[in-house]
Amino acid sequence: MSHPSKENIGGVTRIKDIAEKAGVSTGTVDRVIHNRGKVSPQVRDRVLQVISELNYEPNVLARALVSRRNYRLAALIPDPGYDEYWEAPSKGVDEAQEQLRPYGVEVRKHLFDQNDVESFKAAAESLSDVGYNGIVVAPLFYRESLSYMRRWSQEGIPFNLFNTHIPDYKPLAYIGQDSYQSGLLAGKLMHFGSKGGGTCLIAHVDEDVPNSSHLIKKEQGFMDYFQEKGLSDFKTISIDLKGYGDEISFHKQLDVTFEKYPDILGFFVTNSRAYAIAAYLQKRALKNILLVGYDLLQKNIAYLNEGLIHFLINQNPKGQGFYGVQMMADHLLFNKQVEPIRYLPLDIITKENVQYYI
Amino acid sequence: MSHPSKENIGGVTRIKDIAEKAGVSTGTVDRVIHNRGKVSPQVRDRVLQVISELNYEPNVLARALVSRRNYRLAALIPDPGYDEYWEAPSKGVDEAQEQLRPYGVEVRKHLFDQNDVESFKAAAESLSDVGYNGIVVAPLFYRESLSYMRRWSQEGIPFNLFNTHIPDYKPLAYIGQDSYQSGLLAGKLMHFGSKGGGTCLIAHVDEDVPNSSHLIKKEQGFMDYFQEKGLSDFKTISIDLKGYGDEISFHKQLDVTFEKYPDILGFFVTNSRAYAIAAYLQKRALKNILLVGYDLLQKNIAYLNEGLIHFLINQNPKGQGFYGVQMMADHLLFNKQVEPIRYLPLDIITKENVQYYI
DNA sequence: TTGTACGCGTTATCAA
DNA sequence: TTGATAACGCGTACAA
Repeated sequence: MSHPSKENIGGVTRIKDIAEKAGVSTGTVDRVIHNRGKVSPQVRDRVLQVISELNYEPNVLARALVSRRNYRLAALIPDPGYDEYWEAPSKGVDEAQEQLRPYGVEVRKHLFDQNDVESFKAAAESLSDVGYNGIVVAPLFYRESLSYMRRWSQEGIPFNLFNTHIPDYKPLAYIGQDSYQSGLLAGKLMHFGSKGGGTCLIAHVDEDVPNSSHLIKKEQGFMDYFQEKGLSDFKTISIDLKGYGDEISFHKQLDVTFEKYPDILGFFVTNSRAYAIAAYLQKRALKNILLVGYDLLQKNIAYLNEGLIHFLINQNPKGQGFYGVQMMADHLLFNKQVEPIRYLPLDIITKENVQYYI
Repeated sequence: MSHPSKENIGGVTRIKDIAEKAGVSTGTVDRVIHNRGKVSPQVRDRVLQVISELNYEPNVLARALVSRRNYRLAALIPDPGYDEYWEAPSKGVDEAQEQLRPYGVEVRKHLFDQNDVESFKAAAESLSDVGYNGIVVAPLFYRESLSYMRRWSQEGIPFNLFNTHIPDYKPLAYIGQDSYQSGLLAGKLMHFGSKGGGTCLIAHVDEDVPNSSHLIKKEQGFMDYFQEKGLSDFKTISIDLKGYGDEISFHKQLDVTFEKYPDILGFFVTNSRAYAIAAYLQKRALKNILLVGYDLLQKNIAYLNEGLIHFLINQNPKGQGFYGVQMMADHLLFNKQVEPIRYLPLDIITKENVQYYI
């Protein structure tokens, strides 16, 4: 046992300790650790042996400090200016960026208008010049997203998906919600709050349902809840409502719906526009209609507090942005194995606990 | 404008940049930053000026790397061996410790038996010799906790409280649940799931209620929900049940209760023992009794999945441990201002979303 | 009161 | 195939 120069204080083993014990220099140890070759097999084995003996863990701080490498990440997400919903994911991205800055991570946001395919294409196109090391994207437009995902795959740029899952070209990870399960949950809440049977309306407000797989999954989950429980006195009907911006015509559609189904028990709104239905119920002074929707938009929260919306299902949108970036960093910087699918909790929000989620 | 030696690459300002611009040495800048004195006022002002101009942010990594300081934290929490509930906070502490280890943080757990005041005192006593830099404690025993908190205050050791709030000797922060609000929430769930009025039982299972302020707050919140809404056909009755371990006597108590209140609508169990009531309901084949409780214990989850427990309110116990440690580190290491009260979300758990919380 | 120089653990370069 | 050494940004002991 020789104790030359500096002692290993604190019990954490360093490269230096390994080098010493293996009778080589730190350079050699480094080459072994990073498989850079140029090490004789015997020495290599000896070093590996010592490494596992001392169960060495590299010091992330020192590593990040010395590697002047910069990682440029792109966040391809809808512009919060067009839809309040996207403020939260955007904030999540910012927070992750903040936390990872000391590690040389820089995230640039490329925003698009979620109602304009062309703006998505333009934003996606603009990524190519920069040479990003990783991409985090909310692939709202299925077909267009596909083609860019193929391109990124070919270029070898890893990308994370969130909000909408498109598994075709394997993303590094999907972060988001289990749409089907959230439908089931909505069914449960509706059932739990009902005094008896009736018609449950699944309302798609201003959506292109056939092209939105997640809406279909939500619907399916909701229907299956009642089916699996054999609740035959509950009917589930899917309706499309268009143009919620024009109150008069929108309310007219709902009037017609109420005439058609006199025993309406409640609405399950499959996107964040529950407030549009709530406004109608308020105007027509309809009581005892259950209303379950998604997302903590200010308007939704207002109606939640007034008691017109009973439950909102929350998908932790901020977390989606945050983990989208963080998991990319885990992959690029820290060589961590990332889970291919990370479902975020389906939070049940009501008037009495909403304050803790905003 | 002179550009000697190294250029500032990447746009992040370093101490060296400040020194250069202010025409002093890095040592002086360092003394200014850390208020070590021994700097002439003029120079000090000039340096501060430059710092704010360049809005300098210290590099946490380099700082942690160079400061060989070790921070010893103590976690004074109940032994998970006696109560499964405490596994989660314990894990949270471990995770925070793991994350902060590169920064020289070491957390030592001092466990006590939550049913034995003496073991708490012994554990708390054992902290004193070590000389901890910070303490994270779940102060289950009010009076005894008070005396230790006073001692720590006098010794100048910062401490964080979680699970139970005792504001008398100002803790650095309280992390946990808003008991009153969780009672309100339980009331809402019970009301929402009821088909009509009846008696709601607030069940304290094996608890010393008078000495547990958080139980009283839960009860109060639950009662206030019905009171504030003017729901006069709902009666709320508080009952104490003892000895859930002895099934026969425990079930007998419940038999008596059901005789006394024939119109029982449901139970609100104020601690994590909802499973004890669920077992009774199952044995007696009682249907349509609502059951709302706390905490994701395995037994609770099992009954949740069987449909006997309808909702569990979750206080993110892992988060309590995690943030308890993290906020202490924010205070000690990173000089961050920590919020004095951090309420964790009141998660509503049901069969359909429980999978995302475990 | 101020400046210089070394070290923290890791990586990368260069000479041997 | 190896080893010595200079960085990375910051803190600090010590010299001036």
